[in-house]
Amino acid sequence: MNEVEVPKDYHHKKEIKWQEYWQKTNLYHFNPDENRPRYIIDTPPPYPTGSIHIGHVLNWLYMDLIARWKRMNGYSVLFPQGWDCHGLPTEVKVEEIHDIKKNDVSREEFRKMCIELTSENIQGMKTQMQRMGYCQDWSREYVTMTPEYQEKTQTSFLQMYHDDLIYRDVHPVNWCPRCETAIAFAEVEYQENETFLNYLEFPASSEESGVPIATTRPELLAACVAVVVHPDDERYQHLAGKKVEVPLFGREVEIITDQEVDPEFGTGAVMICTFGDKTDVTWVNRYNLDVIEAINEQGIMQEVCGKYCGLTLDECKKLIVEDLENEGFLTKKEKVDQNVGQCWRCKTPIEILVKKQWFIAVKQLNPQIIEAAEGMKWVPEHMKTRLLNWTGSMDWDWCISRQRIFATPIPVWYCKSCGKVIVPPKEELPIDPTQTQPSDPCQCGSTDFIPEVDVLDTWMDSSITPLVIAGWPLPEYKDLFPSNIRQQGHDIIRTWAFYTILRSLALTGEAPFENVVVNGMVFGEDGHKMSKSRGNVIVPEEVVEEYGADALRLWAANSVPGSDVPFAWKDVQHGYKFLRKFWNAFRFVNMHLAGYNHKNDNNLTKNLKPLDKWILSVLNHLVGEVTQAMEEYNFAHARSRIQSFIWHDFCDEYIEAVKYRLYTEDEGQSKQAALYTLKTVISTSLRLLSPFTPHFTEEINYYLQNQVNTLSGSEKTDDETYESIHLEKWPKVQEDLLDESFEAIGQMGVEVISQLRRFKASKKMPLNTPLKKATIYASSEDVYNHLNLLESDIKGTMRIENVEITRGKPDVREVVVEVTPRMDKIGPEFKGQAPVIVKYLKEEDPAMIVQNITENGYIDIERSKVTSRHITSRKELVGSSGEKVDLILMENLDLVVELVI
RNA sequence: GGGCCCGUGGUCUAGGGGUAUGAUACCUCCCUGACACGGAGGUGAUCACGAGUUCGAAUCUCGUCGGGCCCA
Repeated sequence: MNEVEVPKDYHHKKEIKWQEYWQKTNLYHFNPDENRPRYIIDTPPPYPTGSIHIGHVLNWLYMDLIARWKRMNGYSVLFPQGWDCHGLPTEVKVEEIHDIKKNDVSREEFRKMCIELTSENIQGMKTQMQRMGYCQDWSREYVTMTPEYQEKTQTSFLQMYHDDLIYRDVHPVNWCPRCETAIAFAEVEYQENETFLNYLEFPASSEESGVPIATTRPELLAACVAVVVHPDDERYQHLAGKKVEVPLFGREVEIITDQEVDPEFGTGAVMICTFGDKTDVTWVNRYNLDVIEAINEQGIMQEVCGKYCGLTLDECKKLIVEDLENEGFLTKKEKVDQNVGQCWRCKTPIEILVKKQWFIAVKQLNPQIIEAAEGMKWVPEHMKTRLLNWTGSMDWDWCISRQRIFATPIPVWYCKSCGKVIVPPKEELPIDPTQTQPSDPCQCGSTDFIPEVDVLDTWMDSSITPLVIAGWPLPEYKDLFPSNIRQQGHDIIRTWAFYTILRSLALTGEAPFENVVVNGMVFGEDGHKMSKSRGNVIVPEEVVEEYGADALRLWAANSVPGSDVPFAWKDVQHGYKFLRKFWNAFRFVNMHLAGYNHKNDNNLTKNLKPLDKWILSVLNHLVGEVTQAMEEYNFAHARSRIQSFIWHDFCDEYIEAVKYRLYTEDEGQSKQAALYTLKTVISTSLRLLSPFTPHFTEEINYYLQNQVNTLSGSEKTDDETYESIHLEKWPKVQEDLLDESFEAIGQMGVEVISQLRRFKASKKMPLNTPLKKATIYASSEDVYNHLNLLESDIKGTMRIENVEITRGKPDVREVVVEVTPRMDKIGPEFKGQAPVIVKYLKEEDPAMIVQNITENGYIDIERSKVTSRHITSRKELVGSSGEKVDLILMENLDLVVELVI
């Protein structure tokens, strides 16, 4: 890329070239041996669906900004990337692609198909991420489906098992009686239909009266374990704690109370069964009720159902209803609408069965989790509350076993003769118990084992990422642990944050990260969360193709953690326009830089002109402000401040005002100072912008370096000698360039010039029209002195042949046309009198008010002394005398410009 | 139903006790020696609604309505 001439237009297609360059030069490689402070990002591993979405773009941009910014601040940054491979969607997709069901082929074969698909998907998403310019160190990529990763997951399982934090217990699962398999909530489809609500009379078991209950599932009567009513229900509250009899079965059950009962539905009394629906599960857990298994895996009634044993659910329901009717327990039947969960594939209504499952003892660790969460910095802070509230409302432990295939196997066998749980020594990991046998016989002497066929919840893989990236379980992991930061969307705080903190505490005793930055959701142009089902999805490639990754990054950067971000094409366009603006400004500067003598760099500072000092001071304030914004993760503020500085202060004001110094025959110090300033502003703001638009800034930096090298007689820049802007230091505030007084003076110059520009515009003159003469009348000495410093800038920029600056006022009359009360002064001073004063100031003649104040120093309003401090006024000029001149009044500076066209 | 958050010109947004920031869209003007893919100017908001605290509320408090995410 040996081009020297800067192209007229910025081409975002060049982004790819820089991406290749970064990969080729290993620019983002993390070297753990380096003797610099470390900064470690626990990058969330996405699920390899095959393509990243705009939500990823936002989330990863935050990480990328921080990674780049920290690098520029001298940190050795570890920004890894992993993939959370296991899960149901992939299994479903594989079945779709190969037109099979997972049980049609061997587990091994099915797993292979999943791995194959996942690998392809990862490749695609990796390419997309690199196309966005994200600066992960890809040499540290991790993939949860690999044996190496599964070894870590299984190691963590074993460790927690040995620490008694993992146990096996019964737990309800969704079950399809036809497929004879457990299914996930995601596989449950809900179908509206009509059924009968049966009103049953539960007789009293002792002296008290019975209770009428209403149920849609009388077939589960055999599994009834309690009756529940609302605590405030006056009909039943006196019955709480009493017993009633289950009709037909004659068992006694207790009447309990719970807020979740809807007193309006049915009779307001509900029977709790094992398990009619999800609420039953909640109640059984909450009140520690008995579990009665009434149906088996094929949906056949069990022995506890007495005479109904052996019937199907439907047959049982029919017969029970008949019997209830005959025995007089059934008082009423009414039609109700019902939402039935059914198997998404075969449409059979699902049942909730009780199965043996593996659990993590969450409740035991909760106090530590709360303490760890409190010790972290959350951005925004209120996201912590979400996690804490969740922690406080846990109803049961975390069930980590899944009845699936594509996941990390649970490394467990059961002894066939004594039932003992056998786990392998950790040296043998990773294992798949369905493929291998324990190396030693069971303590009971048996060598016959049953493998655990359940696999681990995907969160068991992805909740140890801060450990994995640090190298755990090798002891050296402590060097890179805990992570400094974790970022993720607010939709899954209750999973990732909770699980990761929990696992880290369980495995190491330490919290996994110090800072948590939570990003919002991305909404589509219709104002709703982007989702396929809504059809409002914009794919990143589409945007990148049209405007480039940097423009999309600028869109994403215009946001702050925690807030949702609407996508809008016009915002992306706006970012693109800004880059084009900067490009053109750079071209302009670059053109002139050919005449710059770099040896001057050091002695120029004392020859700087007022506007140079102004822009350099503003630039350094900007550096401070942007740095602070980055520290606060206020990316939107950082971006908008950089942008408005470059666009308005630099391009619109400064460049316009120094052109006359550049387009001159005189190669003297004024021109050199302007060039020095232009160069400094460009190179400093490039660095500020580089985390946001890494490609664009690299491109400009390349040409700039080329220019500088050419001028200093060095070799021209090529790939070998080019020094990436991303290896440069973040700018520091140069205190010696901060100058409040020149900021004010420059501001005055800018104001006077724009006022004159506006004047020309109002006269419909082209901007370069020369003016014959301008006389500027300044009332105050300060303004007068400052104007003298700015004289040549005003004259040169506005093309005025003759500029004269004088003290005093021109021969015109000023009339006060409006008085505005200053509430911030009047309020605190006059308190209750304020409304009266405000009313007076607004209604009375402005000229009279100001005249009074001018003559007496104050005006008396209802015995309050109101002075010039309490008002602002607007004046107009009237009755210009004699000569044909135009007058401009600039009130805040108290000056008047008299113009001869 | 519960927890947390949010309602500011047509749209998006800053601010968070002193009469509202910026962008976009729209309208008008100007082809100025980097950029018309640019520049200058203008129209447009009783800050969701109601009550309270206060001299003063978009801002604080309470309530109502609407929206978001998660959970039931």
